[in-house]
Amino acid sequence: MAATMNDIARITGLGLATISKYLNGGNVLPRNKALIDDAVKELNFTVNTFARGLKTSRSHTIGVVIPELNFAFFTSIVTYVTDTLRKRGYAVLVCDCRTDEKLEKEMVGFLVDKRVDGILNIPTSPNGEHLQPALDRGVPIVLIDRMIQPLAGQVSGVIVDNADASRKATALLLDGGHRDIGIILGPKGVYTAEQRYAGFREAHGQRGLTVWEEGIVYSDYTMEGGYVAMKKLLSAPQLPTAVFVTNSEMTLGASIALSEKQIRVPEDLSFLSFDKPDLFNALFPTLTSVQQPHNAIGETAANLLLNMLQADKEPIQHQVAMLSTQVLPGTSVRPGPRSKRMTI
Amino acid sequence: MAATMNDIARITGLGLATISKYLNGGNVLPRNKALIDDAVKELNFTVNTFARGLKTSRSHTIGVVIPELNFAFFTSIVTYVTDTLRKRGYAVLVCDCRTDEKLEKEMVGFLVDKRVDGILNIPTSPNGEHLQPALDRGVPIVLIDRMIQPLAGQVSGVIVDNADASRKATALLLDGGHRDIGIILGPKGVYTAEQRYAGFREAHGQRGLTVWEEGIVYSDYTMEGGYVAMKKLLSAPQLPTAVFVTNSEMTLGASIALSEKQIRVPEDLSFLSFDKPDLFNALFPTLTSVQQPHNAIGETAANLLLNMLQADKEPIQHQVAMLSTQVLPGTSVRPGPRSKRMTI
DNA sequence: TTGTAGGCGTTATCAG
DNA sequence: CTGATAACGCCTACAA
Repeated sequence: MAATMNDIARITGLGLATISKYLNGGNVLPRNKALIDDAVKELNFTVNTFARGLKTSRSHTIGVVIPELNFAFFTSIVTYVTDTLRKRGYAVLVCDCRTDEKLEKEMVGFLVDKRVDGILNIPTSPNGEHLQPALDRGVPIVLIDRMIQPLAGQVSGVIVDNADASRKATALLLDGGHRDIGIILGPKGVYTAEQRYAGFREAHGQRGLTVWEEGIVYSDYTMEGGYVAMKKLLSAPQLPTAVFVTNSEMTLGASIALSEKQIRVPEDLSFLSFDKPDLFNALFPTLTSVQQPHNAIGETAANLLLNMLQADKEPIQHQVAMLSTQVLPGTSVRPGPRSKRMTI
Repeated sequence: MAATMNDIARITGLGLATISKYLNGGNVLPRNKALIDDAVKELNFTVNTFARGLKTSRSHTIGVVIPELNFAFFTSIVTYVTDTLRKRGYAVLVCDCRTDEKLEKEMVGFLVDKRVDGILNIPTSPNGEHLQPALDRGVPIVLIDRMIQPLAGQVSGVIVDNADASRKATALLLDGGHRDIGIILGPKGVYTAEQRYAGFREAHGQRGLTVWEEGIVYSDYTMEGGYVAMKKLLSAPQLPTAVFVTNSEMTLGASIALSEKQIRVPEDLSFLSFDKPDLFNALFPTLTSVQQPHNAIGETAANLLLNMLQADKEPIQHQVAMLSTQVLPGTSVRPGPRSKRMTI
C-alpha cells in the first residue's frame, strides 16, 4: 500500500543506497536530488519507521512519566518538553501514573518494552527502583523536579533550587518584619516539599529567628488542600500575619478561602506564593510570587536527554541542571507588625 | 544486546515458529510453554516492536490530538483514553496543538509518519482537512467532543448531546421563573459553543419565551474569560437573575468574580454550570451543574477506535456515539422573581 | 504441534 | 558519488 524506497528506486532508476543516503542528509548529485524529491512527493512517501527502527534500534520516541496530568505544573512541563522534542523529530508517549508507585513502575516497563529512546520522569517513587528496567537496558533517563539520591550518577536531572527559592521568599517576609508566618507545604516525603520546608527554616536560622511552629501546615499540593489548609490557618487561635503557599494549585485554593472570609491582601494578611495559576496574571496581578521557569525546565530536560542520545558510544556524562527561580514582585506583601521603620 | 527470539530458540532448542506462536497466544505443549517462559525470564526478553511492526504494519500506538493540554476537560479525556488504551497494550502519543489549526495539521502528519494505528482528535479546525493525510492512508479516526460535518461517514465520533444538556439546564432556570438569564458561552464557531447556545434558545422557544439578548456573552472557555464575562454581566445596567456558565474553566473564573463582588448564590443570583472544576466538590458542593461523563467519553472513544482496529479487512462501520449528560442537583438555583407559586 | 525458510523496508558495508 | 547486498528480528505460510 504505502510507497517504499524500492518504489522510488524503480521510478528514478537509482539504487536504494543512494536514496537512503539522501533521505538521511547525505550528499547526492543535484540531478538525483531533484529526481528523488519528485518521486517522494509523487508517491507520498515517508520512511517506514519500523524498518528504520529495526536497523537502527532507535524509535525516535521518548517516554514521559509524571504523577498527575491534571496538575498545572506537570502539564506545563509536558507541554514544553513535547514541543522541544517534536521539533527534533521525536514523539512523546505520555504516562500519568496517578501518583501510584506501582503504576509508575509498570509504566516504565511498558515504555521500555515500547523501545523508547529515553525517559523523562517526574518521579513519584522516592527510591527510584521503578527505573531499574530502563537502567538495565541502557535507556537514558532525565529526572525532572525531584531528585532521587540513590540514582546519582546514573541519571541526569533538572531541578530548581527549591531551598533557595523558599529561602528568598521567606526572607522577604521576615525582613518585612513578619514573624508569625504560615506556610502551606506539599506532602511530607515529597522532594520539593522537603526542600521548600528546609529553605523556610534556613531563612529563619540565618537571622537567628525561630520558626513559628503553629504556622506549618502540611497539605497535598491540590486546590482542595490549599483551601482547607488556609481555612485551618485562619481559624486558629493565633492568626498569621503572612502566609507562604508553596505551589500553584494550593495558591488558588488558599486564595478562594481568603476571599470567602473576606480577608484583604495585603491589608489583613500578606500573601506570597511559589508559582501561581495563570489565571492570576489577570485576576490578581499584584500577588508576589517565586516563579519557576517552566519553559526552561522543560526545554533543558529535553535537551539534556537529546544530548545523551547524541553521545553515540561515548560514556554518557550525567549531570544535574539546577535552574534558579525569580521573585516576581507584587504588592501582596507589606511590612509586618514587627518591622522597624527604615530610614529613607 | 537485547535478547531475541533466536536466543530463546538456542536455549530451549525449539524452533522460532513455536516460540513466536506461543508468544502471540498460540497453543504449545505445556513442557515447551514452561521452557519458553523460563528462557524469557532469564534473558529478560521482550518482543522487538520494530521487527513486529515491520511484519504486521501495526505500531500498537495511538495518536491523540487536542487543542490544549491545560484544559481540565481535555486533560481528563486524555487520561481516561490513555488508561483504556494502555490496558490493551496501546501506547499514546499526545499532541497539544495550542488551538492552532496549522499546528494541528502538522501534528496529524507527524503522527501518520510515526505509523500510529489510529487517531483520536478533539478537533481545532472546523472543516477537518487536517485529517486528510490520515484518511488517505486509511488510519482510523475517532473525533471527540466536536463533530465535523464534512467528515460524516469517514470517521467515528463521541459527543455528548450538548444542545439537550443546555436545554435541560436552561429549562431548570426558566421553569424556576427566571427570565433575565445570563449565559457565558465558548467562542463563536466552536462546535460545543454553538450547540450549547442552540439548546439555550430552544428551551426558550419551547416555552414561547424570548431570549434576553443582553445576557448572552461570548467568551473563550478560559478562567480569565469566565471572570471577565461574569464581571461584564454584573456591571451592566440590568442585572441577570441567573447565570449559566458553559464550561468548567469559565465557571471557576466566574465564581471568583462573584465572590469578589460578594454576591451570594443563590440569594442574590442563581448559578448553574456546564461541568465544574473538581475543586468545587469540596469548595462549593451546592452548585447545580450539568455533568458530562468524562470517563465514559474517554472510554467510549478508545473502544470505538479499538473496534475499528479489530475489524481486520472488513469495511469499517463508522458511528457516532452520543452520550447523555446528567443534571447534578444542587441548591445554587432558586426560584426567580417571575416564578409562579406551585401548588404542593 | 513443531520446524524451515522467505520476506517485511531500511541501513550500512564495501566495491566500483 | 553510486549501487549491489547482507543483515536487523519477527511473523507466517508451508511442510513435516
